Amino acid sequence: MPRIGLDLPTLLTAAAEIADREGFEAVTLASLAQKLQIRSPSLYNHIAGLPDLRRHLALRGLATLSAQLEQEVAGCTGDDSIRAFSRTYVAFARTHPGLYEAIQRAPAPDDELLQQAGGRVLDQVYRAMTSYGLEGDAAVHAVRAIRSLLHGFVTLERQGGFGIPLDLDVTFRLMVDTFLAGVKAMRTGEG
Amino acid sequence: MPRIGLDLPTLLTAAAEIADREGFEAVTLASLAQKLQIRSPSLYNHIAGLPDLRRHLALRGLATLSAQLEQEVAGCTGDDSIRAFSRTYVAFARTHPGLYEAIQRAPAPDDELLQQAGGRVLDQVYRAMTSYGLEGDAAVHAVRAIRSLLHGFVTLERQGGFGIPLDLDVTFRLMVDTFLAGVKAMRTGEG
DNA sequence: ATTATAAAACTAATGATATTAGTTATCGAA
DNA sequence: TTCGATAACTAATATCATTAGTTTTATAAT
Repeated sequence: MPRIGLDLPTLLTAAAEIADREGFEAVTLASLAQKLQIRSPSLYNHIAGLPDLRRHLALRGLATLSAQLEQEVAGCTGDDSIRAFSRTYVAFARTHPGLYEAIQRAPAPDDELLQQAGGRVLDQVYRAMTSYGLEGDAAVHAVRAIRSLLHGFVTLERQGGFGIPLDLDVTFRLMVDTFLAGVKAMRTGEG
Repeated sequence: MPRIGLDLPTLLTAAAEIADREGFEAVTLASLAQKLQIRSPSLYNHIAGLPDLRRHLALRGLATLSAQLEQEVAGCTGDDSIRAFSRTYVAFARTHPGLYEAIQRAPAPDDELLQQAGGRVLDQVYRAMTSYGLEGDAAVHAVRAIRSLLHGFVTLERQGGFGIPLDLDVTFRLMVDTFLAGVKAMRTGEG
């Protein structure tokens, strides 16, 4: 019975690798145990079960994402802050599709830590939006819109929803610019 | 061994009910069999297995959605056709969350029927976009953008991703209008 | 009306999964 | 050196999906 010296971070790294390579659904206690060369009940020494494992993956995903946002968006202002946020967000989802899905599948209510981690990402969007000149309800609506746009794009792209062979990066840039142009138009229209 | 007289449409209606009430994942052969008062192996007389059942749900979802779009968008022109499309799309996703998820989860490539059914929905967006005055690559980009926007909104809304208590219908209308304003701005900017 | 066939339901059995209970051995600290 | 926490284990159970093989019921053909 050789003790393998497994700890939670190592376990999560392995799980994240499965998720990003084979998809979120491929992360099972069986597949993870096999990858780690242990029997699946042994996993319960580190996690409480499959739901708990998925929660940990979501937390790791949110931490990674907000760290990258922090790094890339800092220092940008105006349009650039929205563009930088969008670029980083999509890049994360493309690089870590499994972790990205883990974030989406995590049931946030009731979960203090998960709420906080999600909040840190949201704060980044709000900051970008404020630096862009939007406040109050307008900012809330705008944040919802950009989140919808980015999440929808990322999801459709990954599931192959965009069949036509026309460069997706072009679509993406155009899409964000259209959003920015729309916000400007709406703002001058109201002011 | 009383023959229950089950047929595929009835089976699918029951499955769709489970999906829309308890979520896509709650549709298992076990839960469906229980609802239909038969043993789960008996389901194989009507479907080829769980993947096939899910595929049928996706087909039913796409048929329902495109029928509703057909009805609601017909006759609209310009901004209104985009607005009507968006409204109908979101209404469908809200009324049939399970079917909506079935559509998203269906792996389309290789599947002739599924491709066609999806194509019918896509055609509606293109028609709306053309009636809006966009053609060629611009139309493709615009279709991708509106799809991203709507799918993202619908998904985030259903998973409770919009925490703040600010009317989501307002966000939705504003979001679509912002998109329209953006497209106009980009168009005049280029022309 | 009788019979033959197709198929709709069944039981039984298999393999994968998560999970729990209980066991053993190992590491680290007293 | 010993003791206790714990990381790994085995064994067992419950829930799935799925396959094989059986029975019975409609329905169509004679």
